[in-house]
Amino acid sequence: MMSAATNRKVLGERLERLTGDEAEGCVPEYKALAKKIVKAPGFPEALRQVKALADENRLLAVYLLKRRGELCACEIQAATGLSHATVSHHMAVLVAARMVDARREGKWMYYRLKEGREGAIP
Amino acid sequence: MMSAATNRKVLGERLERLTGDEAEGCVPEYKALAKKIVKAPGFPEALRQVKALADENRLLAVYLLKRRGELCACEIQAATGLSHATVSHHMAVLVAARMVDARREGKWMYYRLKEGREGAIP
DNA sequence: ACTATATGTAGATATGGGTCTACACGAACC
DNA sequence: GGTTCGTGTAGACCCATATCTACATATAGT
Repeated sequence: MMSAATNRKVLGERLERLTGDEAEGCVPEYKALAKKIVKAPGFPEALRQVKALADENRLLAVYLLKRRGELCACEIQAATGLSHATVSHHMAVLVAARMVDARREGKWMYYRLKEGREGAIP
Repeated sequence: MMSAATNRKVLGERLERLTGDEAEGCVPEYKALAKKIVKAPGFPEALRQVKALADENRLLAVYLLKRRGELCACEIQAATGLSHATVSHHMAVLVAARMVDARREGKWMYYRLKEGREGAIP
């Protein structure tokens, strides 16, 4: 790992070129910028969203919903070949990430894409 | 786990309502639809993309690049506080997912967002 | 009421992936 | 040429999480 002093020097030059500011203590400055981004309200929400989609079976479920509009849990189970417990878990993740709305009708749970979230689907 | 026969019956009714087709052997039909989606050319690409973004430090790096335009590896290291090895690994993942372009200049590696991929960033 | 069905929940397990240390490699500088 | 510096690679470690098997709950049908 490079020394902290060297790192500070290199980053100082970079930061100077970018911003024209003083190069003093630029490592904390980078950390501060990172902290600012991470603490922004949109960041945790966006992270949960992409994490929710970052699973093969969940992404498949989302594409199935996009195509069919609304599906019950057992249909997703049939499509994915997973156990019903795993499907329930995956759909809960998608609901928690506000990607999917769940609706109960008697014994059946129906899922559909949340309105206005199609843009988040690659 | 529910029996296959029961599942077939329920799914048959659902599929009948949706498509008006015969309900015979609908479980394989769901599996076939899933296979069609997964085997489509866009699916593995999309999955790699969301997986590349589904890490706190990688998403932070992407936002840093979005804001600063171009950064060298040691800047991302300073911002994230990770070891240089971990940063190298993360950036390789982003490059493999075609989210980031890498450019070597002497000792330094510069990274920037790939053109036209801002839309994929939540 | 009783049974079957559809789904949720809890706990156990296992696989994936994020992280680090250690080493390697090329480029710049003396 | 030797040294320092920035980065990549390899391997190990460890934690998050995807998955399953039970068990629980609620609804529908008889």
